[in-house]
Amino acid sequence: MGYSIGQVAKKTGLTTHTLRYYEKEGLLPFVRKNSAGLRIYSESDIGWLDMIECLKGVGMPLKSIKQYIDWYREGDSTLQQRLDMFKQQKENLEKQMAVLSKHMAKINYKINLYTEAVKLGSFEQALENKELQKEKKKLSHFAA
Amino acid sequence: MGYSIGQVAKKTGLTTHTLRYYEKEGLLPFVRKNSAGLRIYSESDIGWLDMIECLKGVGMPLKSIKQYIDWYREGDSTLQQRLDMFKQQKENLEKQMAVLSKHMAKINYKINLYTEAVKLGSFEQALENKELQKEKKKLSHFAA
DNA sequence: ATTTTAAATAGAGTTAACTCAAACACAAAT
DNA sequence: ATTTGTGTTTGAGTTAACTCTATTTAAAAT
Repeated sequence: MGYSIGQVAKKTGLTTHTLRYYEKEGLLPFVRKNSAGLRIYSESDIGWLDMIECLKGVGMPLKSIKQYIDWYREGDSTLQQRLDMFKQQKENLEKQMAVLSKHMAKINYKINLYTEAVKLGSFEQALENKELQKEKKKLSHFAA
Repeated sequence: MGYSIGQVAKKTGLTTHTLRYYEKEGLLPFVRKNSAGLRIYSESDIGWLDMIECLKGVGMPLKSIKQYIDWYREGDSTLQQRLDMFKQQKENLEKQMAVLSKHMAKINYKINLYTEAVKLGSFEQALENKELQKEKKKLSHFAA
């Protein structure tokens, strides 16, 4: 019952260093230690790590993640703050996804352009392709 | 004809410091200077900045972006490398977007959970909601 | 019984990407 | 004529998030 730090490292893809670092930064305040002082991670600790990965993945700095964990520890008096935080992150995430879609369009254009360029052996000649010119126009400004 | 560094800073949201830093790092090798030594940015330089933002946005480090710019400067002998790079970035981007979708599902669950918790004034009671429990099960493991 | 392996702590070092400071230049505005 | 604003360079400083080192400890394998 419970995982060693090495097992958690394998499970999560983090290093043992990083796991101890997160703990030092206050992101894992629930991890227990056995009589020998070894960390024993519970399923719930794994759950917290999953949440941390999620929040990190949407761009939250570790400090803000710690803030959330501190709110959680404070109990029901911080429910509204936590809800607001998640709503904010949802907004951020939506913006991020919209930005990535735009990036995808640009990259798709570049792939088409370079595919043509490789075929013709010339970047300049690929730029003369009418279809590609049309496609490029849909991407606002954007040279190079 | 041409923008000052301050104008470009406003246009792009970068600082003048960052613009000079990018140049120092080799990301903007085409920027000209006038007789007084002042940088004059062309439309094409703005285009490069737009591309840099795109590549940065999909997670490429500045060093790799410089690599791409160096390939561009080498001319048609590097067309294949550049095509491969964009294909790679497209793959990365697709993975990233899939990851963000998962994060979005988790955050949506949290918003529902905390909305209920705020309504009831209790996190523990919100956890007892059957609908939320069903929703949570769809998110693989994931506690906290 | 000894060697290996996995863990612990404290604290130093690294990397990427800025960010700022100091000292100087020059053109436009008062 | 001088102040203001915007630019220049070099080089140092900052921040976040690790990442590593040294030393020590305890359990597991031979």
